[in-house]
Amino acid sequence: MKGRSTEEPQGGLPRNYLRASLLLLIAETPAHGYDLLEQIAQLGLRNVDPGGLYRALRVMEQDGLVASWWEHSTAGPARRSYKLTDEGVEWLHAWAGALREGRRFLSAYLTRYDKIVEETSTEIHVTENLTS
Amino acid sequence: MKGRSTEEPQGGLPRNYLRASLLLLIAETPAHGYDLLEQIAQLGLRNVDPGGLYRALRVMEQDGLVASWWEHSTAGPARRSYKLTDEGVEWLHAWAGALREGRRFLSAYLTRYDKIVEETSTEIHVTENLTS
DNA sequence: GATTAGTAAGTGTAGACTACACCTATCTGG
DNA sequence: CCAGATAGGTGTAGTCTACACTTACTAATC
Repeated sequence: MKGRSTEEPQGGLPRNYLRASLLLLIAETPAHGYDLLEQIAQLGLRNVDPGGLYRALRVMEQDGLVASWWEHSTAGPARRSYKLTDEGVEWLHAWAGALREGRRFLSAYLTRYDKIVEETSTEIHVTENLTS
Repeated sequence: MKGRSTEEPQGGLPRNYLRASLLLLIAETPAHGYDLLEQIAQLGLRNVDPGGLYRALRVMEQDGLVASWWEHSTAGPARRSYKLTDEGVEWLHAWAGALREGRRFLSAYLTRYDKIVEETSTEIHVTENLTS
């Protein structure tokens, strides 16, 4: 096996899950990157890559989905905070639609998967042969 | 906006959805590519790229997840049929786990999304185009 | 017997995302 | 003074996808 193995790291997540997650969190409350890095675990995401997160934010800004400003606040290093733009809101709605589709797909898939698991586990387990 | 737009083609689907779908269908019944191409719509997938499908099958074979043989059968062109290997079965189970995680993520996400939509829609602020 | 449509299986390639490794700067507490 | 937390970032290889395109055999029609 080269490269792809039986393991599944974050395999079941949809494309752009980072983007979508960040946009949702920012929609709830404007925030800065490090903050989002901690909040994002609430959505069930473990071991989120900080670099990827910051990068995603910058690209989202380039795409006009969020707007940022620096906060040289009370204590600690300066932070770049983000809020949604109108376009960002649109994107959020559009993707929520896509994600709903995605969930529908997953449910269809898993229902069907469960069915064959059930069936094959009641069999006396034959299935082998034809070798080659 | 460059490249990425508000549109969401198959955006909500998990990575490897093609691979996963094919493996499930083959697990149900061994089949050839063209057949799978037609069956796959049952899972809610529209406009599946035939090239991608055939390619996925070959790569899956290289990865040892499926085994193929030619059928120079009754009528029409020869067809290459596929069945799962033991490793393919493992992969299917492992990936089903990942997809279940994925669904959990989507549900968490959508619940949270729906909450903010509800909140912001009770404000005067119209916000039409909910969820599509 | 030539042409078209349907069945079947592919290749080439650019662009997008992810994952992992790595780097910089500021501030606080011991 | 310096370790660790806070904060933000770059480089890059590998992987997937989407779209466009090609080949071949068979059956029916003109």
